[in-house]
Amino acid sequence: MLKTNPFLKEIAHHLKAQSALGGLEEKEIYPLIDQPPNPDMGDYTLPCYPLKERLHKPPNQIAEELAQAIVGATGRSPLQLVTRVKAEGAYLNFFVKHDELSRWVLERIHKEGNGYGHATTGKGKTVVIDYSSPNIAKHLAVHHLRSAVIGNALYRLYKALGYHCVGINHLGDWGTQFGQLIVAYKKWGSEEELRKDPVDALHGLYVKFHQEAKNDVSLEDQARQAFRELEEGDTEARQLWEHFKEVSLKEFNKVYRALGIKFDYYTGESFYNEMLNDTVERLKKAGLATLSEEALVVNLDKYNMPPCLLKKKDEASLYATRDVCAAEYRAREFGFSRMLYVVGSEQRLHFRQFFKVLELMGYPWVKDCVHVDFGLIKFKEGKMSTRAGRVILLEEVLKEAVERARGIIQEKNPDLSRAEEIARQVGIGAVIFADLSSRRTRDVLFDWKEVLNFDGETGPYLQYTHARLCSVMRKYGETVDGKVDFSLLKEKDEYLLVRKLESFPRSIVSSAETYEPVVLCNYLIELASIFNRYYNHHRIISKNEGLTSARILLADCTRQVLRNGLHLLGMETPEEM
RNA sequence: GCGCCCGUAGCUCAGCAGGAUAGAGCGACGGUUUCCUAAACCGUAGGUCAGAGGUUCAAAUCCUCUCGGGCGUACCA
Repeated sequence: MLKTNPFLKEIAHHLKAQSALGGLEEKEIYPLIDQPPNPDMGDYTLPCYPLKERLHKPPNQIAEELAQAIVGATGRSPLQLVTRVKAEGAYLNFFVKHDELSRWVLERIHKEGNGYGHATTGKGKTVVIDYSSPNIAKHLAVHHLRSAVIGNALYRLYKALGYHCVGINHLGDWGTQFGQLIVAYKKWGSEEELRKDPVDALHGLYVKFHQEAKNDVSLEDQARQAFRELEEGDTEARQLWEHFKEVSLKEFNKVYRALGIKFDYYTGESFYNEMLNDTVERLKKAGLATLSEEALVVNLDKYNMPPCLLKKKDEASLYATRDVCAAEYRAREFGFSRMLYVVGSEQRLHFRQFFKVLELMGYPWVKDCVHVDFGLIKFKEGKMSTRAGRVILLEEVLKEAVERARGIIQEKNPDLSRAEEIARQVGIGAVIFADLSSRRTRDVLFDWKEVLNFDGETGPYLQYTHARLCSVMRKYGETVDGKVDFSLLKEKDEYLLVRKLESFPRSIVSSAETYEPVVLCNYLIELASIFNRYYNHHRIISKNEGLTSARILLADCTRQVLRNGLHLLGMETPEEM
């Protein structure tokens, strides 16, 4: 509950003056006040159970006494904005003036427009967000979608809260696998194939390597050797690797562009190669890194974790080494107040280990590092795996979704201009929303039917509602006036809409703080469904001018909030569809 | 084996810093368009919130155990 809410302010202020409350401060009262589940019960409520201990009275009695004390014998509310105060069981319910509530909410949205919901909480603070971070030399598959889409939404959410955001695509462009690739390319690859469909060719080599390695154990050794050469700066290895990276990025960027996802940096794992030794030396000097089974590790027995591997027996670095190094670099470079790693939950242990190492190194900022984990995307047949060839390419999913949108447009709105662009916006929107609309930590089953469903609680539903609102505004044709007769908004759904619109800023804060875009998704679905119900039962534009102005303002505010919300999720908002 | 995560309607999922009667969507069945976009709306059917204990005035929500599923568990990332 925001303290700027004049209704709450009045209620809290008045409650404080009640001797029956035993001298509670206003700031203690705020968190106690809640919203009743059903608006018929009131607009705000004070559950009296928590006061039982303090006042040594049954909660029902507390509620009753407070109601009596405030309203008194007259039964009339002495407050400005509150019209009725009523005890109902252990709840003290407050009814406020709905026209004043509408005024307060709608005037603000009308005034703030695209900025409604934004805040300045994060002013002067930096949030580093590490997201997407795919391995190069492979296609982006559906299971790469989650990190990218969640990270992008968090980036936008934190930015809206006033934080300076740094988006980093920590590309998986270093490690033994590139040794494998180099070996495979030298043995079976050709420049010509690489030219035709570069990433496809590289992926083919990767798969072939793993097939062959089953029969020929020496291949793995050759790969390790090749990676070590790469790490030591061998020219030929370096050139090959750079080529692999270039063609991969070219393909990735096509997908990122389609999804509307951007990064401030593409500093992948290789970026830290030069700094690695320095980090390792410091770990050694601090007595943290020790040799075990020929490998350099940080022993974490004390913390009930397996050791954190820093260097293999052949001296080559590992991803934990590069993560420690990258974290140090980012702390130096950006001075973040928070750093988010949007990485799958299968890497939980890795993050616990590597955060522990940072802690042992004495970095106070480790407490600001968060592993924003998420569940796997699975098929009915099991986990997706590049090696097993059990993948669906992200490009393919996007293509199918856009095609589906195109088909629906052709069927429902064949005269739509810019149909191709809108099909793209809607198709992509469906995919993004489908991914964001379940809680992060749950595993999700990839189901074409779900992803390509455009009815019900989906991205297109939100976009459709937005387009419908835009259409109403076009039909209205005049500028929206913020000064209307708010007492004309008497319908229950109008009241529900106003309340919902009011809570948009809180929904953003909650979504950002819990790193759960689903909070905002649910909010928008609820908002859209209240509006659609309202729309189906009442006319916005009518002969009654006063009523029309009031309803148009309400509709326009709904349009505005839908638009702001969709943008925060990284979705586009077509004005017709 | 050990650690972490998950278990809510046939399916996919909300609700989980405890609060008033467990909610949506999909699928099924039935209905709504002389009127602002029917990608919408309304209705019907569908639940021992995995199970058992515990804490509490109050538990889907917190704690413990059991069962079921997933992931991880030293030289991959």
